[in-house]
Amino acid sequence: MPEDAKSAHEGGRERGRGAHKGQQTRATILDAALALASQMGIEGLSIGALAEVTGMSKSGVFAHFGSREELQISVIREYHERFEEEVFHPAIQKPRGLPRLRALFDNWVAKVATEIDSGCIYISGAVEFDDRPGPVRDALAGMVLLWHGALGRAIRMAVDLGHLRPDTDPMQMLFEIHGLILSLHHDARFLRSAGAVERARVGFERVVQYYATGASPLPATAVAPSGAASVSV
Amino acid sequence: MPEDAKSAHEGGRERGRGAHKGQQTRATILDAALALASQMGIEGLSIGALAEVTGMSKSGVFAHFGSREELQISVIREYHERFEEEVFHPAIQKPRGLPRLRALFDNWVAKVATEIDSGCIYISGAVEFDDRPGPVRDALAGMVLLWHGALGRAIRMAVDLGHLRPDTDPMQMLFEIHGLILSLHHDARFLRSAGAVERARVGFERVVQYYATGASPLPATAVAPSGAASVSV
DNA sequence: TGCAAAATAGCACGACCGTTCGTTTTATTC
DNA sequence: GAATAAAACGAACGGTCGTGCTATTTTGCA
Repeated sequence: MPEDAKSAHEGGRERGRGAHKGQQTRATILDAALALASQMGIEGLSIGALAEVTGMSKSGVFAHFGSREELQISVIREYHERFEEEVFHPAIQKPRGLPRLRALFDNWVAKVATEIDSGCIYISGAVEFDDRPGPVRDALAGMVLLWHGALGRAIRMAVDLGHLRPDTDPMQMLFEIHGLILSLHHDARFLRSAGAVERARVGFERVVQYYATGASPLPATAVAPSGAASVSV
Repeated sequence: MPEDAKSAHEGGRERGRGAHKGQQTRATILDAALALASQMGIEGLSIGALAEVTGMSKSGVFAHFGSREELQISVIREYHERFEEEVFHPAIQKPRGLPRLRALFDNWVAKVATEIDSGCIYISGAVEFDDRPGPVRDALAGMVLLWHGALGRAIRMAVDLGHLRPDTDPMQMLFEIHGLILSLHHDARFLRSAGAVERARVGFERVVQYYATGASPLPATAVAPSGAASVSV
């Protein structure tokens, strides 16, 4: 996390504390690249289209990255940073356990819901590169695994704190939660069906309720600390 | 059966009827196209690559479909037929209710598991075309909706037969089950993590158990007819 | 203000793409 | 067999792509 100051940059000007305005236009390009990749996929990134959008020449854009592959990896890294900023960081300062896990999920849903018209690079990238080995896939998988690790830790904390049943399998719960997000992305973005966000939330509450109070082997002993009672269908 | 010339590919379907051998090579091309699309995505289909694989000229391949788009749609239709044959038909002759729903899911999982090295066109296509309107997207969405409809009907039957709680929201349950499949596809194919198939199965049992015995608002009244007891974590 | 260095433009190359068209080979029918 | 229709080929076109080059402009600093 060396993390030189990358701010939101909305307006495109005034950013990048260092000298050399190259960093500035690089950020502008990256911004456009993220938008383009969200719509057309990482593999759909084209330097020509990027040049047209940013109003520069192809070679001008090209020079900032040295290769298309490096551009793709840069886009992935940039997305990762924004993902951390929008989803992870706000949630990590909630109390450990279920509240934090819930915040992580809520922010995640919110991000995917926001991206209905732009697309989540983690999800589309996973499909694009599931059969395409190489540096891009490795970078993408690395970011996803990082995120999975964070979620796994949050779940494990909730177990340790007694918010979830002690026999909870964190990876299994993660598998199911991730499925809800993927289903949300599929229904909202591909099928354009309404109410997918609510379905994801309902599904999460159902999962949490199960792993908290435990429906099957044990009678309900542990108690959910926050209001996880009503499912509200 | 004429069939002397080729039979290069293992399953040489004689779907084209004896007449006019064009249908026969068309089927051969389509077979290769399905394999290619499974690996590279529907958008990654290229007539040139297809010509090389089948050992014909580009224009020869092209003539069978008239356009790349028509080729893509043909591939989707072919995949749909195989999906029906492998997943839907074997399951539909199981007894209505939970057994049939379970068979649908099991066959679905089996197909996706088989496709770990080739990829599910429904899933990859959904991501590729979620932002690309047109005939290809429409064809794809049509097939997916057909499949969703079949699953929804199976769930509703299970509710009507008392295998699932009467207040079950079929679309919500479908949303969750679909999420398990998507998570399976993601973990097995992109992350190459082992045990994803088992996680999907465990997740399904958990979902069924929930909607059968019901954990939340009502006390458990309905009884699951088949053994859905142990979750085995 | 001047100058080196960084940033960007312009141009061309080779590869691949889908598509068209005229020709040639192969299959079917009389 | 010949006559006819279907199928496959081969070359070419216009297009976009990523990527090397070499100029030219712009920027930051002494």
